[in-house]
Amino acid sequence: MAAILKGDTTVLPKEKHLLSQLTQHPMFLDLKKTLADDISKMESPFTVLPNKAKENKGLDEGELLDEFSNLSSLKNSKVSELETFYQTQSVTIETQRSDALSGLKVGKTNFGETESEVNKHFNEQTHHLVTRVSQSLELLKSSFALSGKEQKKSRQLNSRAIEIMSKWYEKHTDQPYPTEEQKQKMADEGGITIAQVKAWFANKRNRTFNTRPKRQQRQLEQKLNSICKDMIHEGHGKQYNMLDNIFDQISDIVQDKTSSVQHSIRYTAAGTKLPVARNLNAQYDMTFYSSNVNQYMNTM
DNA sequence: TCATATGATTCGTC
DNA sequence: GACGAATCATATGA
Repeated sequence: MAAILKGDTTVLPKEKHLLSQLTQHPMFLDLKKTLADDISKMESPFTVLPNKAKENKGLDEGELLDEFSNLSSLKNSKVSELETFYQTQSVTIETQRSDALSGLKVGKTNFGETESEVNKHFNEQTHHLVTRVSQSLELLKSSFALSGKEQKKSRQLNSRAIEIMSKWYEKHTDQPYPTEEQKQKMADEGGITIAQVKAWFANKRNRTFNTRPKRQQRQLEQKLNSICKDMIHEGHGKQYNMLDNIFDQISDIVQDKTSSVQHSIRYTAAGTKLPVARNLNAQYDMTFYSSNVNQYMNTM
């Protein structure tokens, strides 16, 4: 057919009779033009291959190209490498096919004596390549699925993002709560998601004991310690026993802060609601504690 | 192998 | 919905 389209006269003898009959047909010129137009519109050289090999398993050429197209948004280097490999090998096969078909005209080719034999050989090559590449692609895709699950946890954020967020945090330790716009800006500049920024700051505040409840706790502890020490120093004799009791409890809390036991302690602004410690050993009579400590605080 | 650091997730509270 | 606390899962270094 290629010879017919090109007007090539060097066709094999056994095809000459058929060709002669075809060229005499009144519709031949129209048919020739239609075929030439269709072929020129083909996007891929693979789609014009006769006897295209296609088995039940694996992708065909078009499906494989679609897969590459679908995965291109991932910008994964392995996929890119595989796609480049596929394209290079495809071009090599088609170049060899073209050379072999040209060689047929002068009677020298290692891939068959006829055009169909040559095409059959290179179709098999192409099919083999497509099978190999599609299998590799499937393996890559399954590794993505696996890494996607694993990525749920604990992958180090990039150093630029860490640097940006750390600098911001250091500048704002007194109020380490970025606005939505600031979070988005840090996410954009650091190349991470806003959710990662939020999680990073939540972790940072929590692990540096700089959340609102923990800051409040710290401030209250300092204040109470200061009050009690001052009052003991000043010798409020009649309240000494009570102060001694309170001071012991405050010391327990302050010392326990350094232990591995983490308390969930919440205060109101006025300090009326006192610690609800999760450590059973650190539970006190907070009603007593609260009412008396507040009396001292009010004297400040 | 264990301790520690860290990103992510879950759950409860406001 | 944001935040805090707790917890999980993984990486890393001693």
